Amino acid sequence: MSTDGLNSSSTVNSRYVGDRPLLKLQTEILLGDCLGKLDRFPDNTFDLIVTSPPYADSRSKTYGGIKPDEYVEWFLPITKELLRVLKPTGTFILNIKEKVVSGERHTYVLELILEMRKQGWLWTEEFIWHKKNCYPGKWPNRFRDAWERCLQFNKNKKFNMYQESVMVPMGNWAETRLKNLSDTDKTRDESKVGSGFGKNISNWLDRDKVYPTNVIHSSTECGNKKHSAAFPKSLPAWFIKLFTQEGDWVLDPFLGSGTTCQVAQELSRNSVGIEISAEYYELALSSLKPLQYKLFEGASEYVVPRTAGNS
Amino acid sequence: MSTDGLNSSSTVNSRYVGDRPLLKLQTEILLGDCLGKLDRFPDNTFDLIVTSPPYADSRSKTYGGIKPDEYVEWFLPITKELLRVLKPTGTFILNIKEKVVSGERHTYVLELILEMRKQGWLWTEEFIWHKKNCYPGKWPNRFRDAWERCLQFNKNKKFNMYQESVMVPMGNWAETRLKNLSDTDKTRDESKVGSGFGKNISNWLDRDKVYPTNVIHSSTECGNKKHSAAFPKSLPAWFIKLFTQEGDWVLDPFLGSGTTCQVAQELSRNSVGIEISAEYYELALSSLKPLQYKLFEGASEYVVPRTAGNS
DNA sequence: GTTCCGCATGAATCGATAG
DNA sequence: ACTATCGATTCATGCGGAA
Repeated sequence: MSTDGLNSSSTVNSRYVGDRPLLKLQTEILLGDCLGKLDRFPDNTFDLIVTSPPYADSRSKTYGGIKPDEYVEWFLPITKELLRVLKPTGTFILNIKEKVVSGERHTYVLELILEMRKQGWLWTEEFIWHKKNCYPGKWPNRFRDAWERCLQFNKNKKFNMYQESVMVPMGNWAETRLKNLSDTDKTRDESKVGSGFGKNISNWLDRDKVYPTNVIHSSTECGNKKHSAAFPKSLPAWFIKLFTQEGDWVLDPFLGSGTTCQVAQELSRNSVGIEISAEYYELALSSLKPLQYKLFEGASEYVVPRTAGNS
Repeated sequence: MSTDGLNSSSTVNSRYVGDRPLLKLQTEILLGDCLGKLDRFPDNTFDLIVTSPPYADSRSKTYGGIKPDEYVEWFLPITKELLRVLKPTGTFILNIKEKVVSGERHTYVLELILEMRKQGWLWTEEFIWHKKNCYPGKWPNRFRDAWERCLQFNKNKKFNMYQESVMVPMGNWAETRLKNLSDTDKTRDESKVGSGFGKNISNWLDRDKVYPTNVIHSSTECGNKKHSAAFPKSLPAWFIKLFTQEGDWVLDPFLGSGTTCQVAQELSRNSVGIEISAEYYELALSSLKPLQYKLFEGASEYVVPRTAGNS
């Protein structure tokens, strides 16, 4: 994969079954503008693009605070590049939400969908990310905003989807679902059934498979670190498992603190993350697991020290 | 189909406190096309319009199967009339969801929002109705659809909203408070489903309620859910309580089986429902409580018999 | 080593105040 | 008038320290 060396890092993880090498994985984090970094990638490179771009008027320090009225114009050149580098069987997941501007929901997301279809994207589906711990507050004309859109776009009607990977609750998956049962559910069950919420929980546990819907429950990870991730790991994890297999290539053009690449690495997917903010770039680097590091074209000193001390 | 006088019914419910009349409520169900029936209502009549219009290509018998590509064009004249009859402080709740057409989500809802704003509507908010009991099924490239949009439109930035009426128990309320109650207390509460919770728990409720978010669960309002996925009573009930007070006027221009009027009646709101299908019209009539019936322009025999046997 | 309580912290939004 | 900044509001979550 082409790199200019200076502002890129790569992690190669060689896995073995017995003593047979199974996968050679790569995690690449690039510092810079995603348009500038994307043009060196060939067409049809990635199996999944999953990203949470800066919302309008937020992250103003690092992204210059795109105004709502200019958001579509700003984003369309990027989606055009993403369309190019996505494989025909690949999927693009866009996590986004419209701002309230003078009492109204702004329409830039609606317009973006319409414009992206003109570029050739297919708007396959809209998942709802239900955020249980949304921002507090009270206003006379509005409730708290507890959901965001996860828009699914594709190049073709036929695309890769591995439903079994999220249907079969393995490991902490059942645990995650359990944990995300709403409290209103628990209270309702308690008051109506009278035997606590045991019945509801046992329904989840007894089932071998959990059939998901297009509503995803996940909490934003609360800030223990200096830079807390707005993107909880479970969200990209769900889409990565759903739309890729091990060894596939994942791209996040707005990497932020590195969540997508971190999850991709944990799930044995190759990944590329692009981040324009040096501060977030460093943070993303430090979140990678120190497995085995290899450099592409010199400049080792830029890469190796950053990965120490995190596991 | 729409004939004046013949196909309309009205219910007047006089409520008393002691022997003092408190509210004089009216439930009016009209058979006919909603455009034709709406033009006799004066401007600024209704406090709330809540409806679930026929989705594109569904209910083809009654609405001639509106094609997705023609949906916006079909709906815009109606929204223009709704804008006229809505009070300046009123709210329009539109429950709608886009169909999948050749593998893609159709864009008629997005286009509808943009066009309605050109008519003068403000797109204040988009509530998500999370349907936990959504249709079963499995497709190779799609999960079950478990949510619908409830779009909130207004005429002005200032509108009536009664947030306290839909407050919900606090998140950790079950763990911290209810835990210490005995099982007999809980089961005793179960029998008093009609008014929500039992007395002893309602004491706690008064102190520990919080405002809901813009994600509505079909379980928000516990009640008899005999009607399946179509339009559960809890959904219009939630919006009627949120945006109207007793004695206010509610309109559903696509009444269907009569849920909105039925709920409005139960919540002591005046209501008008319009339904073009004779079959659904009869169903809606029969769902009204047999309180006291009055006719507008004769033709009593069309109305009275239908309401017997339901309570 | 559990369980429990206190506390800081958010992809927010409104309304008022200031330039 | 129109934009920019600030204070007030509010609650689910996870952490650390305490019982």
